[in-house]
Amino acid sequence: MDYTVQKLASLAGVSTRTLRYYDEVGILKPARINSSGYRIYGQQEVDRLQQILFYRELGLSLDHIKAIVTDPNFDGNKALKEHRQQLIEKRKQLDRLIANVEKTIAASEGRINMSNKEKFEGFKKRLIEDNEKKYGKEVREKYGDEKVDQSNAKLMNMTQEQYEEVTALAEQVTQTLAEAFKTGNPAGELAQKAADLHRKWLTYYWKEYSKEAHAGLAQMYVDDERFTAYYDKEQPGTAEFLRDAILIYTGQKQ
Amino acid sequence: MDYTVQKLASLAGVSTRTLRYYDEVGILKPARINSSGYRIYGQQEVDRLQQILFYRELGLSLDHIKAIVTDPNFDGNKALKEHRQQLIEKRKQLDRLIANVEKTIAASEGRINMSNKEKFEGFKKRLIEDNEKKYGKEVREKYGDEKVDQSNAKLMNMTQEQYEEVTALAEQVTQTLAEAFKTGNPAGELAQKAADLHRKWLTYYWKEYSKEAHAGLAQMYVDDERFTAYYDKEQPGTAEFLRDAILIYTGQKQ
DNA sequence: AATACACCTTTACGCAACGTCAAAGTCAAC
DNA sequence: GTTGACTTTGACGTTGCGTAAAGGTGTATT
Repeated sequence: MDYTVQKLASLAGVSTRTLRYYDEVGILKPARINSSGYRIYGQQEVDRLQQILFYRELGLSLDHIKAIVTDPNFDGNKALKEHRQQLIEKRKQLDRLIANVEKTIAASEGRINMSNKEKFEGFKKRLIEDNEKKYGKEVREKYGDEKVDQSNAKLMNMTQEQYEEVTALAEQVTQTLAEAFKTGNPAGELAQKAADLHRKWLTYYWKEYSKEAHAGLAQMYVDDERFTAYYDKEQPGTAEFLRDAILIYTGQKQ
Repeated sequence: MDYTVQKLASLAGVSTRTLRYYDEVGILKPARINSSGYRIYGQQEVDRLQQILFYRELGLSLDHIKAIVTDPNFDGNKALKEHRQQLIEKRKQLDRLIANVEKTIAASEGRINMSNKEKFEGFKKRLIEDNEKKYGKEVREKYGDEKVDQSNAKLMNMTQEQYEEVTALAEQVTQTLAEAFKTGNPAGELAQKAADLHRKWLTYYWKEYSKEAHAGLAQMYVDDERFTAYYDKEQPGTAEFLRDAILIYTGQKQ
């Protein structure tokens, strides 16, 4: 049985390039070359190619395979055992690599959290700065530096969870206040609920709560146009309504 | 801080060739090139190299690393997760490879066993051939073709273990017989033990045992000079002694 | 006999990430 | 001015082929 490159290639399921390469590196030379320079393979070469491909599937290098198939005295079994050892080493290396990658991913996700945290820290800082810029001077004047610093410090010490809570609380205050405003009664249930929420909200910023300070802040919402503008932006009169509600809540007013 | 290639290389623990290569592929370009054409790296480049080497240790390709370190919007975490998946695939592949190699080694060692088996088969065949050549005709004449064929067939069906047993048994027969011969008494304990061992040995070859056939074989040991020569090779008279012992054992003689 | 088409040949670049010369220029010190 | 350490670019080698390109061969059909 004579085979040309392509015949042998399709028989063995490899490319003709592979056969030419195997010829080039001397691992499988054709039985003979015909008058036109064509490579002609015989049965022996078929068998040998099978052997080569078998070892190739096991991941041995062509150099090793060459040694095995060309030298009949070569201990193929020993070579296989060495190869196995190498593969096992490789797997160990791979395991270490995977472990490192996993660690990095974990750390990276930690880093993402951290970057979120940093973002959060940034938010808080900006919040304080804004507050300071907007109301700082007046508030400081009215309630003293210590109280304001305490408030800021308390804010800075909030966890992200607390920060989310206080943000949600602020939202609740706004909504409850808007509904209460519709009733027109600052002594009513809704208005008092809004006042209570406002107190709760306040405790996130103030180290200690007092009815007097709460009432004072309420009055400031009306006195300071910036506060007024903030609370009145949906419904004019809301700031005044909130002050009344708080004054009632704190017992300053009937 | 300015670094030339070698300074940066030794700082980072890579070769200068690596730095030049990184420049060539655009993954790490020097901060500037001085008037002599020397690459000059700055702090930024040091940091970036650290990053590159970090990802390199995790086994990412330079292409991937390039994408990660050059594009700040690139999702490095996603790349790492994909990389991890690839590594896991690779490990699976390796596992399969190792399993195949192990199987091959096992089969190869099985092949050694098989070649032992083949050798063993060869031994048995030769044993039968020898027997046939040496004693076949007479035995066949005396006991009939069927019995001999049965004996041979039985021998061929022996496992290697059985073969070893029968060989050991033959050795015991010879030794016990030699000791019994010294007593000079074919009716004695040792001689009868030898006769019994001989029977046991015989059952490995004969499909069925009969005292008559046993006695007949014993007589043949004396009649046929080839048998006689075999048993008498250590001590002349042993074949005759064995016959007497067997005849007593089988009850043909007192 | 011309043509088409499948097949064959050699030559050679490309791949990944550098290692390893080689030839030639630069810098600092003696 | 010379040495020695350093730099540059250029180019080949590594593994196992894939993928052209350019050109010759075999065979069947027209």
